[in-house]
Amino acid sequence: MRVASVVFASPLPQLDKEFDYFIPTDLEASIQFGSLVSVPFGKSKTTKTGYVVGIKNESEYGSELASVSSVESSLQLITPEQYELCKAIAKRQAGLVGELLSTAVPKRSVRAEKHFAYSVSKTVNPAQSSRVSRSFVLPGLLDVDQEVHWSTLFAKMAAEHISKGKGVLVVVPDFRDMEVLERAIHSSGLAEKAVRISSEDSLTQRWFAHLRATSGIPLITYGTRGAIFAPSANLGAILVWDDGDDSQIEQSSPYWNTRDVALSRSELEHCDIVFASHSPSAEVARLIEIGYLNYQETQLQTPPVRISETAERLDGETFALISRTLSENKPVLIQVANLGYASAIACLKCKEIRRCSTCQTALWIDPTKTARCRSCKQSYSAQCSCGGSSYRPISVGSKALTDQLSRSFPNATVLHSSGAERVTNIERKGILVIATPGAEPWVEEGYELVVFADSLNMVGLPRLRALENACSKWANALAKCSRTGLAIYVGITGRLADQLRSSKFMEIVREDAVERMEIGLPPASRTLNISSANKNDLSDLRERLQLELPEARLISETAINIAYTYAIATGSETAEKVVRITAELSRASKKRKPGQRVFFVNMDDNKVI
DNA sequence: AGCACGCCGACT
DNA sequence: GTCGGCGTGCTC
Repeated sequence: MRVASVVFASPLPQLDKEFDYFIPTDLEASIQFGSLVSVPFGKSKTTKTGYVVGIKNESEYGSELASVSSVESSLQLITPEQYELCKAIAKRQAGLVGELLSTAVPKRSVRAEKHFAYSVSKTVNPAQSSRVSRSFVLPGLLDVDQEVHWSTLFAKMAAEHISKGKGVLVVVPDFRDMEVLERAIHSSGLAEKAVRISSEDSLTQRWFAHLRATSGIPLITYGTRGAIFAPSANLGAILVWDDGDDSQIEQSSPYWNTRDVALSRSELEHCDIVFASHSPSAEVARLIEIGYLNYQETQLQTPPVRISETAERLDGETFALISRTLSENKPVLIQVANLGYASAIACLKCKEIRRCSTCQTALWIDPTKTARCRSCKQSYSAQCSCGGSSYRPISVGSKALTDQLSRSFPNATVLHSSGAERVTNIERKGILVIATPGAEPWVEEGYELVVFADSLNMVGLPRLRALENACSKWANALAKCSRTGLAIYVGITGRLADQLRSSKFMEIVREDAVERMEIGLPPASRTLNISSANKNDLSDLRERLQLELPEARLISETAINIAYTYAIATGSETAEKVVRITAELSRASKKRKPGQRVFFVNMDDNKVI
């Protein structure tokens, strides 16, 4: 009898391996790689479902095998390429294949499957061309320049691969970029060849899209970060828009990010890879620096820039410019770093910064004017523990500025836009938009005036990536400027001001990255962050890591976490050691509830420093 | 999920 | 020396 290797989409470490089962002869015809099967498991009376990831003549397992109970779906629900990718990423991120399977294969909808009309074509992939191109493209900065717009470039590249019978994978940060990309795909006449993988679609839609993507026909598979794991027949290229955006990082274990998965996948499937953004991430800057990525600049038309060196948020001249532009019935955009009314508050009576009583995180005033903890979301009354009932805002947020400017410009339409509002576009007239980074609405022909009200605060943050992140946020908002528009940075001086005058984001980020690399910080290295609720477990871990990972550099330590940097080249050995050590210590740990993790391992934490 | 195994304390 | 309670590990 033939043997099937089965994997389970489970986050339990004990189940993170392949289990072999006999295939009853009557089921053999309905089982292929990627089929979903039910199998007996342990002493349980109910069966477990898992994917077939191998069919062989015999098993290496020492004792007697059980048999597959039934076939749930004989379609190829996961491709061999997807499985190899999951294994590679799990290994590198010190995580489990089981955790990634649910990203690679969405939740099943039996109804959608019944109506699935595509015949599965088992096309034999043509011989791989040995020439693979890897590049970073800095597209036209202004969105109004359709010819050099990133979505136009992506649609062109996709069309080229499709015409050669190759599949294309496109990943963008969020729904706004999805809309833009979709428009470009549709106007290039590629809609029939495209399939969307989005967590915002219904279960049925997602499952149908997944089945279409596994059907063996080369397609343009596009979506948000999870789409990097999507099936794609005869993959010719992976296109990633804005790899440095925060939403390109998965926030749950094993904490992968689109860029690194895309790089692994392009190596595994020998396909082209293209990164594009208005301002590069430090990691992309490094890959260009070491010659891995080829840098392609499209001709740039940059808007005129004015630098206001005052520390004031809106100086007199900026204020006058806003007023004039609005009176000319043209749109104005103000980018503000923080959401809500205040990013922190100090009690007027005791002068202390108010903090959450459980986690000690500074409280902020959210868009509903409620004092709230940023990390555990709990709301607090206006009253401080000292009895004081009034506070002073530390940094004024987007809502406060919106209220303030509504009073200053009583005749203008003042609009607030943040991640919550989902304003994607506005009419072209005298509207004043106050937006948080990434939530700037699109307007035809672009804004006549773009003001970066918090420039100084953004670069002044005590974070490794402050400058890189600021550049990305500015560049993306600058893209919404009109051809005749003006951009104003408030509070910037010196060399950075000179570079910003000509929108030299590539140069700014490259210099910043090189400087960091010289002292061994990311992007020359990656950050390993391990957290644990138990102090003793964490100190045991610290000891073991000091012994067995002497090359890793301790960079931060608190009661609940410990962080190191490690050289990128040592990544796989580091991950292997971390897996072994945390597994041993988890087993030895006294205080632990069943099924609960002792350690949370993030092999690439870009927030900790 | 549910069973076997083994370590340890209580009792004969 | 034996019984049994329960925490731990394994399941192809």
